[in-house]
Amino acid sequence: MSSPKKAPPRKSSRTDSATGVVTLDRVAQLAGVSASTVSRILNGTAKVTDDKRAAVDAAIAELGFVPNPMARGLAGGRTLSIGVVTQAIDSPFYGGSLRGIEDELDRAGYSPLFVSGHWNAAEEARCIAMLQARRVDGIIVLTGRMSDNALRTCAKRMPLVVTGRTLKAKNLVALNFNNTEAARLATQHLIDLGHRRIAFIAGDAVHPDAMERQAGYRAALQAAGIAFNPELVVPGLFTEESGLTAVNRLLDSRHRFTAIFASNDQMALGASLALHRRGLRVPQDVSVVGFDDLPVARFVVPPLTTVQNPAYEMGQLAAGVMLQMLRGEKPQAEVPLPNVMVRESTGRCPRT
Amino acid sequence: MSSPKKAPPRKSSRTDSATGVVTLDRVAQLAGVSASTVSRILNGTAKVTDDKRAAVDAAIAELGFVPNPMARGLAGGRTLSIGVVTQAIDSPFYGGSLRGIEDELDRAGYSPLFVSGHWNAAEEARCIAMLQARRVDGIIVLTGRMSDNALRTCAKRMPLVVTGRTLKAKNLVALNFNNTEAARLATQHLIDLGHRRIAFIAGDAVHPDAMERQAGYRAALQAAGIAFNPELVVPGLFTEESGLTAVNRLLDSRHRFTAIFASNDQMALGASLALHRRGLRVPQDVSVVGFDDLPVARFVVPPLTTVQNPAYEMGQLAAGVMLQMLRGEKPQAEVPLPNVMVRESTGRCPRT
DNA sequence: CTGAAAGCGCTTACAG
DNA sequence: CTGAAAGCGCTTACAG
Repeated sequence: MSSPKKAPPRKSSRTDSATGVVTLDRVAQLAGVSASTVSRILNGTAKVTDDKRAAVDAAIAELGFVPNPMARGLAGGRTLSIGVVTQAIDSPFYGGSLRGIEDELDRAGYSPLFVSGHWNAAEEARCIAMLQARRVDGIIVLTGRMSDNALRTCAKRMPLVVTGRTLKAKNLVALNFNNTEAARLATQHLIDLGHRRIAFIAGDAVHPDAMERQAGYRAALQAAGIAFNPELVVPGLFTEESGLTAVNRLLDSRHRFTAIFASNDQMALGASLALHRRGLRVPQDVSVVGFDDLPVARFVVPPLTTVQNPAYEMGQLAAGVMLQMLRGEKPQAEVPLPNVMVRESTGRCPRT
Repeated sequence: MSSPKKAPPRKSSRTDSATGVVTLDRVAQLAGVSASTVSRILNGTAKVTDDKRAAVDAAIAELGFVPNPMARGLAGGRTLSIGVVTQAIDSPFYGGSLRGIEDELDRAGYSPLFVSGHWNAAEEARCIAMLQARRVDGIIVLTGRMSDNALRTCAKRMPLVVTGRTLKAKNLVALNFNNTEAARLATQHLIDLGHRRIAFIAGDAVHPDAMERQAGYRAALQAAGIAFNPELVVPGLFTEESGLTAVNRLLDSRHRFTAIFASNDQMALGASLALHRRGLRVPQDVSVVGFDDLPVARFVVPPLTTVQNPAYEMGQLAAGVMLQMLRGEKPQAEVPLPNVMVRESTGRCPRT
């Protein structure tokens, strides 16, 4: 017995069959089949006779076996997880989309991995690298600031769904809500109420959405034969604070207006507060319309007229399309149409 | 050569050194060291001579190597990820906590894994099972409805931090904001303004928070010698809608009151809207104070007086404590004190 | 239909 | 200080 022997297998403390961790091997032992068979049943990869299946199901139930996703991912190349690049995990607007994604993935047995890009292309790129390292099966990018090309490159490695863009590439589907049309409708609503001096609070210009919304505003004016007045357009940053500042500037400029269209609800709230502070009533003195239809819009005083941005549905749609791609199906999606929610912050133009 | 030979190693298509995936082995090869050494450098597990370290660093940079977290988790037992059980991924209140957790974990190289329990003990339990299957290094539970015992059991398997509870156990730290004191302060603010008929909109009774806030309300009344009037207490569900309904009931009951303390901001918004609908002005006719200080509270009309619930800080704190536990340090945390944010929804009691 | 075996990309005792 | 080897818990060709 002097011949060199292999070292005995390391006694793992974590997987000692005496301790808690239930592995697939233990299930196989208890059921009296091979690990391969258990794996096949778990994944529905091959036909298995009914009696073996029954034995395995019983063993799984008895042991309370839950497959280890990490081992699965490492071995099988699929992790059943989808990376989601959001901009801020606590954004009131994207919140709805996150829930839509979560709900849709959940019913297919996938889990979302949420990361925040903070509106910064470099950070988004880091997020994506991290998600790829975690071997997610696909990535959903909610708008963000990466270049279209960076996105295309990313799509070469795994399926990609991106919102807030128009963009075509293999392995990549872009879902874009029609911001221009939505903004046109919102403006048209004001025009229908007799308003002609309609101020516009723009969004942060680095976002394509912001430009699209401004285009919709101008399109509505033009169709109604109202001259575009650049003095009535003030910049904003999509925050409440910036909406407030914008209205103060507008008021200080002394250009007359009877209505305001803010590029998003948060700025519309700031705008309403600024009007209130200056003693102007909404909608008697000035009508206000927002964009997004945040959950809170229905409950502010007065309830905000706004155009619905179907965040939840877009999230669901993005996840659904991702699932289709993963199944090898040809992805197809119908983006919801814009819809103006008329509430109490808009009224007929005063002296018209 | 007729002796049985081992089958040749399977030619993996994914890891073929010609394809994209950069593994630790490739780094080791390029640097001319063993995989163990690369691993040690990555993890700082042992001393390595400077020249080897330099070679490895260079190889990592050249190849753009990113370690595979799944392999790491499987082999090493640590995943550098922390499960976070939130109730709704899009909750306006928990949003701040999620960001706090994210920020705090990020600087330590950990990633959060967010899952939603939807205020349902069974779903929370499923979330936790899933997180354990993913081998997270620890779990943070934001309030939720699991029993203290279920939580204690969970803490036996891995470090646990839970908010919104008072609870002691090994391997588990509970972080509780002083809801009672906060509610007392909010009510006291109203009393200081001369109000004596103060209505209270309760929160969902299944939440301990809700009961604590009610206790604080009563404590303030008692200290001021104001008799508690159960007619002025109406139930709510922590939603805007329920706040609205509550005020309608209050108004219909014809019991007089000059101020309302709502158990959270969302209900305070609904309450304000109900008052507005009935032609009552805030704060001239009725003062309103909320609880939470949601981001939007500063921007509604009129800006809402409320008591700050430091969601972001609590998130940071929870993550910080988790990190301490993971490092084997004795966890210690200082929960922020309540703070009333006086804004414009409260004013002196009318005819007092 | 089913099992044995190799491999996924790492970490970590073990033995210099 | 460093390498060879075994192992983490699965999946999947391969060979019946």
